[in-house]
Amino acid sequence: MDIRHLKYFESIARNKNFTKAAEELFISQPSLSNMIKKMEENFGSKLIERTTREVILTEMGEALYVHAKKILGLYTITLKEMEEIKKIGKGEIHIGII
Amino acid sequence: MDIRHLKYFESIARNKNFTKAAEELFISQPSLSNMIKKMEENFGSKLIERTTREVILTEMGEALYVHAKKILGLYTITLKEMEEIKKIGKGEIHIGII
DNA sequence: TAAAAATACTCCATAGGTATTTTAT
DNA sequence: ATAAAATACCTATGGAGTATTTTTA
Repeated sequence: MDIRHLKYFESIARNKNFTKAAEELFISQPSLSNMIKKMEENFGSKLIERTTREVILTEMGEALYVHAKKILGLYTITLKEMEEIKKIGKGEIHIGII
Repeated sequence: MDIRHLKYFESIARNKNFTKAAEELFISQPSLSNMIKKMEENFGSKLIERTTREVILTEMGEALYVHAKKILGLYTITLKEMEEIKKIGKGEIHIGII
């Protein structure tokens, strides 16, 4: 499972629409469709019920959505924190002398 | 970033040894070495200082380690919860009648 | 000098694309 | 009839492997 996949799923769940999500994510609709299909194969069950008018999360989909948001939040914080360290610390050990 | 990569990094950080981690993860030592190299390229800086005797995390590595553990924990919970739903709910809506 | 990590390749799986078809309202 | 998702196919990237070399305590 790639964190990118969680982003994809979150975008669909939020937009309730594959095409809109694909635009938001800057990937093609078929690629997004395939990604979700593969996620569903990996999890061994449907995450999303789709018709041409509606996109509805299954019970498992809802569970994943809740957790995906948390994981994505944590990952964003991680990146931000690492970026801070890169700017300030540059990965080196700093010994302060007053 | 794949969650698998966080697992790899976590294993190295915990074992303080690439070879041991590779064994634990059931992948080859060179593959693991390459994965970390690519992670470091993606983050744009070293995560681990390695000599033949020591594996030491950089400041960024330490930050990633802390967060990786949290994310991996969350992901494990996610999988467990989804497995529960699959067993019980089978993705369908259940209405209880007493 | 010996144990551990890095490098150099090879191979295959899969993420992503474009073109098109199917489906449901 | 139309808008949205699915399917079919192709390509390229990169994850994983084996064999080997480099490094440092």
